Amino acid sequence: MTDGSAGHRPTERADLAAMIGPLGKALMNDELPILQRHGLSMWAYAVLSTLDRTPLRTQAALAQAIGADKTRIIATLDDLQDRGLIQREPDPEDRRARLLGLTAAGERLRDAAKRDIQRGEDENWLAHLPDDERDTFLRALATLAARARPDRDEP
Amino acid sequence: MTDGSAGHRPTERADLAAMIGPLGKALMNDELPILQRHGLSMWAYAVLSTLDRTPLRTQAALAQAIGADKTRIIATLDDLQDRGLIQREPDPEDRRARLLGLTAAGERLRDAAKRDIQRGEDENWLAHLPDDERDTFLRALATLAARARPDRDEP
DNA sequence: ACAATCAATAAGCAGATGCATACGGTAAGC
DNA sequence: GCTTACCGTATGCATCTGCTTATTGATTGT
Repeated sequence: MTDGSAGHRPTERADLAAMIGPLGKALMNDELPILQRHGLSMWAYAVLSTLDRTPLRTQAALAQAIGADKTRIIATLDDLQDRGLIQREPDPEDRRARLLGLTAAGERLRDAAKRDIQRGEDENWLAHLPDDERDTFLRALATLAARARPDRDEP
Repeated sequence: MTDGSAGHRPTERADLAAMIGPLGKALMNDELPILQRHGLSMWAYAVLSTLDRTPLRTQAALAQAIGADKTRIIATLDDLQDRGLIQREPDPEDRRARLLGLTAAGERLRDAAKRDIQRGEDENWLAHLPDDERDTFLRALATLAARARPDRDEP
């Protein structure tokens, strides 16, 4: 009686973290060369994605939204601004803060990068799910991801 | 007309990586205190989980299975061996390699940790999915995770 | 006006990670 | 026997991450 039939049944499923962790790493590895082709770092792409069309009022809010340290995204923002991809000007109503938003060029680049990334994800990953699982998987994943956003405290 | 109704529709869904990455991080953060309570690091737990009951013949194979550098798991293996949680002896048929396996104590500790971890995952994450999405999500996730395992080259 | 507060920025530190090199012990081919 | 290749191990390096402290300019409350 080693195990596996009638024991204490230690494992019905693998740990979520044990599945999602490596999966995330693999997705990042797929994504990296695509982003490089567009001249973007992972953080830069996270900034462009978050700054979608809704401008943020402070850099600290942006940093928190992408789960980064606020002192670490400054160089990324400098670069994006120098390249004309983001707007970043002092808020006239509170000149301590910097209003952040995408420029038209930033939006174009973001859309192009996102299109390439999602095409890769579709082909390399989602295409290997049965048709009747794909939508449910994406819906459930979106639910859990919303719960994981660093800007809320688990209700 | 800001966005969202009739534009070029740049985003039907969020990037998989953008959802799975932060979700993995959140899961790790939940897991860390549980592992600490059992006296295990993340790598140590990965070792115990992988060494389940199927012994491996080389440390390099173990390192690859958990996606770690083979030179970096040595300290972890030393510690686990000192604590009597794993078996690690030279293969009599090829004394370069070390046969790796769990001891009974290692198996007990692994089961206890896994039980606590999965209970936390059930309560904090899976319980917030609709009943009819949960199983499908887990099945699809397992499919993708199997595809992400570092020991295979995408077929 | 003055003190306390806040945002952005700069700088530093401990730890982890990926990557590369080097060395001793072991095995296998010739 | 000798060369070559492989495993475990030790070590170093460049980078990234989370975290902390300090400075400067701007705002707010009293």
